[in-house]
Amino acid sequence: MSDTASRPTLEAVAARAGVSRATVSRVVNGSDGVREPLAERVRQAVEELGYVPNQAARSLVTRRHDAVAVVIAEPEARVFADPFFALQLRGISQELTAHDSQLVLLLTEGRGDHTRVGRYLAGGHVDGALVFSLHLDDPLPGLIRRAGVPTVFGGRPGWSDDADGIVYVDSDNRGGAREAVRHLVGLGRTRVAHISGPLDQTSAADRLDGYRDVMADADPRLVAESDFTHAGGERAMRELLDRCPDLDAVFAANDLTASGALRVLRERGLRVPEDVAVAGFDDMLPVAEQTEPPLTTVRQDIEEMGRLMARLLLRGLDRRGPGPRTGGQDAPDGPDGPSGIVLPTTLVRRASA
Amino acid sequence: MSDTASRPTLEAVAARAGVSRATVSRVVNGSDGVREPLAERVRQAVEELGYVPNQAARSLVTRRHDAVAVVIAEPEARVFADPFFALQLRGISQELTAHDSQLVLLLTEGRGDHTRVGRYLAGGHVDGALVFSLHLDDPLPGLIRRAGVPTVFGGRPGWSDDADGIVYVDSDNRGGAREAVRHLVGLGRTRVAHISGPLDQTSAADRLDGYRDVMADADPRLVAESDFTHAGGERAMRELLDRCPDLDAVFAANDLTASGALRVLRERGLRVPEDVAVAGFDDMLPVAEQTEPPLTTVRQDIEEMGRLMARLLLRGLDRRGPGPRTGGQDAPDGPDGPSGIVLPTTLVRRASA
DNA sequence: GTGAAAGCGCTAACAC
DNA sequence: GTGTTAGCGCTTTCAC
Repeated sequence: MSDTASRPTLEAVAARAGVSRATVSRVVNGSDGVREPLAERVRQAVEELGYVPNQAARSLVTRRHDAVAVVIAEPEARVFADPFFALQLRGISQELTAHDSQLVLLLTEGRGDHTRVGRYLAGGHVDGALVFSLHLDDPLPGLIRRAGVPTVFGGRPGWSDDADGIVYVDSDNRGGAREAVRHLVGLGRTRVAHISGPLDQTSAADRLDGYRDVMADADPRLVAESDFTHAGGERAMRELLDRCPDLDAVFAANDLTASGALRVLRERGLRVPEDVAVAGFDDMLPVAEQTEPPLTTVRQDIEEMGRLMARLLLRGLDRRGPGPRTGGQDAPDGPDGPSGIVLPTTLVRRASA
Repeated sequence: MSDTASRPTLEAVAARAGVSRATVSRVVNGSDGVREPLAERVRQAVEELGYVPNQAARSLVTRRHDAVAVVIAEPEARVFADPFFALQLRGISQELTAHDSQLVLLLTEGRGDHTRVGRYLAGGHVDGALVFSLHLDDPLPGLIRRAGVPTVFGGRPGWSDDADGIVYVDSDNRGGAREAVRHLVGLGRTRVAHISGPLDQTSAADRLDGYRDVMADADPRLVAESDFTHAGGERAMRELLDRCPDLDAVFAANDLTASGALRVLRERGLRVPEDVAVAGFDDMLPVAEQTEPPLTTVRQDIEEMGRLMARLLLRGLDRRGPGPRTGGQDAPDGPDGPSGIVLPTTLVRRASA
């Protein structure tokens, strides 16, 4: 109802304030070196005209975008049943906001999408990328490397070759798993089973390793691979009970899986924790606190993981500054081998074990 | 490791192909009118150089951004416990992707963020916006209106004045609620309680209205306001049982709330559905299928809602085309009153009622 | 059909 | 300190 045409430009503000475009630009960008009486006049003109800088024009010259891509490469529906994803986004969003950066969300479903994402990243729309949920055979890392976009990975990437300069943030999956299994063993359990996640993801593989660290020579039939979902947890639990009716504890790779296991145990008339003790991983509150009984689980601070990833990326970006790509390793942290930050986990005891 | 400097420009491609920049631009943008031998040469040069257009430069002249903002204004943690949010994003993402548009996610936490979002939208970074989770007193609609950005709202907005040209997509909350309550009544229940959502959201208010449509002269103590969370559902259920120990059915405003109610009922030794029948709303599978017993609930197709919103917005954008703002109502659907699309709901019967 | 040239709105040297 | 100027990479008239 108000403006008839396009938004005011720097030029307009300059005219109104009776100064040059450069001066307005300086004031708007907070660069000091504009004397007070003038600066105030400019600020006023900006206010009166409702001036907002045109980001496209600015990006064109600065080569900065104040935007970061978040790539979630999860073809399975899993992401959408698990609050995991939302929590990470929240952490990331908080950090980016504090840094005046925008969050561009790239969700991929299936292989075709990868080239789209690759093209987008290569297109120089964003200053950096945060990438999640990689599977071992994922083509994305290659595309990203070629795109030359500074990137921080969520979770330890699964490939080892060509990993120089890769930066990632992960939870101590192995250590956390070890702690959970030790806790079960400490309860006097000897037939501890494990329902793993999809083993082409490092988080799942690492948790399995943690389990094995403690149960070194356990019956291999005590391990069932699953997929981090509730339904998958049910399936795996049935399998395990059929194979090993004498199991007395289960360590599930995440809380959703654990909740599936709980349901099957109840179905079969087994009491938790009396007959079978159960532990999960994540401490996803809406899941872990609401199972019957509430779940003993390994807490990881998902939101903090998100924040940390963003912080790491932004720090790297600030260091290298804008301007043309430097070529070579474009990880924000320099070319000295893969550098990962591993966040600690803590065991949360509830009624299930 | 490959490129030493910045990415190739149109100029570079033109040089390589031995044509002018204009011609390359035409080929790249699929505008016909370039003869075949030439066009092919250009395509080859593009390929060889790995040319990707610079979006900032393009936007500067076209005033299109091929990006849409998704604003989720939910200060409460609720969004992060409920898969709702993820599902909508997925629907939106699919549709935007198909339209070669990017998704810029704007999460707000608390009031301070609103001005940030307003500024961003006003900044002309995006072609349009999809806005969710508005509460009655939300300042965002005003900001958006002033920003003049084409917008589609998710859920019926709560204000009525100045609502011309507003476009929204909603579920048939009232009708769905009515159906659920009728179902409970059809089961022979006479003391049907309702746990509502926060009544400053139209979805909650509409579901309450639907309940009242059927239970016109029910005891007002059979209604408790809650907040769409599991914990809130527990609290409200306790309240209701204390007030009306003789209730024989509960219609909860969403599945999460219903799951809280179920837990309290179990706690109190009441059998579901024998003593108390329970119905929810949403049909959020990870919740509704995993409660004990599984939940009878009203299904709404969240993902489709997201897709529809995106489609509506993009259609509007295509119609009005790029270029400077037209002024006045900037809703994509013309200035003829608020136009809403209301999606149907369906009752899903499971064991709880 | 194709090329030349004029900006889109902004920042960053460089003068003054 | 402040203004002048030259582009950033692209699209788009307008000639040819």
